[in-house]
Amino acid sequence: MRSPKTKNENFFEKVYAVVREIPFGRVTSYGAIASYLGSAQSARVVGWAMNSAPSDKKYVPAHRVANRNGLLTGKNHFGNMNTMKQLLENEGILVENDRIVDFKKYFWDPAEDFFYKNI
DNA sequence: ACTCTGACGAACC
DNA sequence: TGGTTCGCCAGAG
Repeated sequence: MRSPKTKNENFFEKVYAVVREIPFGRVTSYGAIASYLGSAQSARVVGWAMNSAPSDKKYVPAHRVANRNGLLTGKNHFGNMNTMKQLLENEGILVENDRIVDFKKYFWDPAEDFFYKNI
């Protein structure tokens, strides 16, 4: 029995699940998550899912998700403007001018994790 | 019930 | 090179 609604709930749920798997001290992008979930064009929806993340039962480390340029586009959605930056620096990630330094270096791809799990 | 708008990103002028 | 448009889903007015 799958109502049209069930499908959508799963998408949000999947997003949260992926975000929660981001290792400490690593970051990823909205697009990467969307792509991993099979909807490469739904990066925007991932961001929207993050907006509803706090209402999820479990904690979602939304601060580990930035846009594809490593820009902290969602920082305004944290209590304080410095909260997101603070959380990242707390994990050893440098943030300069609202941008993650060496974004590539800290970038974590969900697919990559899948790869290692299956070796 | 319909329209608008987002924490994105890629394709198109 | 840079602004605009579209796709995706859900929530708000």
